[in-house]
Amino acid sequence: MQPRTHVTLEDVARAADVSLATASRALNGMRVTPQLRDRVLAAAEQLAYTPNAHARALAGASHRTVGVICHDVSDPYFAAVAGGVMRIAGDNDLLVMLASTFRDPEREIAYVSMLRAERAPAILLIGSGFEDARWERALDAELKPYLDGGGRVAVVSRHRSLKVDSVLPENRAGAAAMARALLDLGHRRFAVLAGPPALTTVADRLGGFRDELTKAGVSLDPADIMEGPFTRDGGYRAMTELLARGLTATCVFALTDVMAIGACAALRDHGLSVPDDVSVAGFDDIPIVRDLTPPLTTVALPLQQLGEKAMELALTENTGRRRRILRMGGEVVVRASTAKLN
Amino acid sequence: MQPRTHVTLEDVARAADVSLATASRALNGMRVTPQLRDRVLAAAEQLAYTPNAHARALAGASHRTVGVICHDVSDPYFAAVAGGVMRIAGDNDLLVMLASTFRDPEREIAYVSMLRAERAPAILLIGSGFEDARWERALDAELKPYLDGGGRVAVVSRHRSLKVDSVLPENRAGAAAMARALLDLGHRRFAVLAGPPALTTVADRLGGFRDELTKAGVSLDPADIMEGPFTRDGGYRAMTELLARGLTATCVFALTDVMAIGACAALRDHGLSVPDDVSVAGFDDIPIVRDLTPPLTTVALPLQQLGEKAMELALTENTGRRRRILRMGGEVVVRASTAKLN
DNA sequence: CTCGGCCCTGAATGCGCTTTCAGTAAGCGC
DNA sequence: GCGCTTACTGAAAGCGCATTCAGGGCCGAG
Repeated sequence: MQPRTHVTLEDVARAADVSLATASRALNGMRVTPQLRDRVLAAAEQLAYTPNAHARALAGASHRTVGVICHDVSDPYFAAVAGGVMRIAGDNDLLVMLASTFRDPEREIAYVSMLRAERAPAILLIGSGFEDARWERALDAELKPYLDGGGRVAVVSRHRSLKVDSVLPENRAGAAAMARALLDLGHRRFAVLAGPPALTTVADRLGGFRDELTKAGVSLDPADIMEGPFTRDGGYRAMTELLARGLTATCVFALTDVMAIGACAALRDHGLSVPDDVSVAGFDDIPIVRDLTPPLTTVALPLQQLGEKAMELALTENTGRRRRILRMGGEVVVRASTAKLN
Repeated sequence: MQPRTHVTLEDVARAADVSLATASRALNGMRVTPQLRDRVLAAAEQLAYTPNAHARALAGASHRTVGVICHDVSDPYFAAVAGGVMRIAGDNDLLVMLASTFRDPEREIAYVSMLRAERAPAILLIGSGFEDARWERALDAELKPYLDGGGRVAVVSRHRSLKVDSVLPENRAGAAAMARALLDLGHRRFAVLAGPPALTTVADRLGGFRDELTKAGVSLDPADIMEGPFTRDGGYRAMTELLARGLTATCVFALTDVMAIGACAALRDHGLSVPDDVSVAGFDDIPIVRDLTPPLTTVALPLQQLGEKAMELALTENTGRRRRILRMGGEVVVRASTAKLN
């Protein structure tokens, strides 16, 4: 009952009356006389022995705890991706150290450093990066020695200058497809709820959307593009602002579903109906949007798979000389939040 | 560039031309001649040195990685609670090892064991327990030596026979309050979407609801109680089954919001309107239900706070001799998914 | 019956770090 | 200028485990 005193392998060995080495071997399933093995196992069981993972890692056994860094676990997007990560981790008997940065670059770098200290065999970075390129460089500086030391890094939905394996959503193609779908519905006047333009996710989605519009001879007035944080409230406020300015668009494209949800709420609070008055479309296809009224038209991303694939990338050796890049998703799912323009 | 080779403290010491002990002290902010300290710090910086957390933990320095076990991070309920946990963890420079059990008892116990092996100073268990009491005992057996070894355990929404600090939602009182609210609306015939009755969460919510109904002279027909997993699809299927049997209730109480969402979808697919044809109420107040159409009437739980408080409990010494128990939430929030019965 | 060979066991080493413990140089008063 | 305290520094021990290296028992073969 004395605090911080743990049963050690030596205790087990003594209880089983064998040497430390034998006890270690018995517990690790190496060849040992069955009778001795049983004695050791019984002693371990009886003493409620748990090997010290630190000692084990220090002594050279590989460490089974990987690191995952995301912006915010409570965001449905990250929660879904994290779900996939967890599934693969669980299947491989891995523990996951999950860190939420809350979009604080400093914190993200600190977490990488901690994960490096933990000698995590792999680190996953989930989500778009920082608005400031200096932070990206600082992150690179932290990642570099980790990679050089044999660490594995994989990212989801995030461009990196370093050679790391990536799982990337089809942001540009998906947004373009959405543009076509909305044009097909007859819309010609659009508003976009965007995020910080420095994020590649924003640049790609916005770019893909705008370019496709341009191809069709439709232009996107900069005044119809509202920036805001990638949150429900960010969407709500951006939409409200757009409304205050006098909305001329017949269709609003939010760069993330979460923003779209906020936008719908703002429209509703403004007495407008979706899709009768305004069509709304999102991006990501987080699980809940199916159950909204009306269900949200969006660009589908296989969120759970994004996490699964990233974990798999991080777990398998990259034998090639180039970074592996998986592009996924991007199909438009038309639901009831968008209507034909009559 | 040789794999798995890390810069060690010894390398730093050599580079700074000081002893290992001095290097350690300089890095840990103990009193060292400024000049030496600078040399050490510079060398560390230059070599991109990261202390080995394992060696450090082994050598006695306290370890700053706590464990959190939940059923599924991608469930909005857990995601929200985890968000609170992460916030407090971040504020305390703690790394969180998050494990998803996917409701597999064996896996949960394995995770506790791994966390024990990691010598995590604290373990948080989030979510209702197992249906089978034998698993609960097995978990106790795993937890016991951890507690004896000085480990701290806190649970959220989960009764335990062991003396551990707890954050408990006001399940019984909340459900009772919901019953009153629904009775006040004029409803007399109810259906309940429940989960496995062995879970205390289910027993408390169902019990509180039923008892309050009984007080008002209203009885709950067992045939109107449908069990199902605590998931969206569980709610959908349970509701569908109820509908297939011929629904007589005017109001459906789902024991979790996630189930309520499924129920609403089933009703809609069945051509029924909420709340015009059937009122629906939930429990938990996960963030999204505010944005549903109609917004869901539910029993509010301060989900993020649940996580925050649990983390705080786990981080502070329990000086008293009794386990600390925090009861939170339980207020009914009436929204548009429930209507007055005319 | 004896010797070589094999397999299993136990003693000892080292992983990287923190932390005594002892030692040395500097600083002070007389 | 001498002896003593004070303040750092450096050597070394040890955290708990995996693992290497010898040593010893047992077997079969000669």
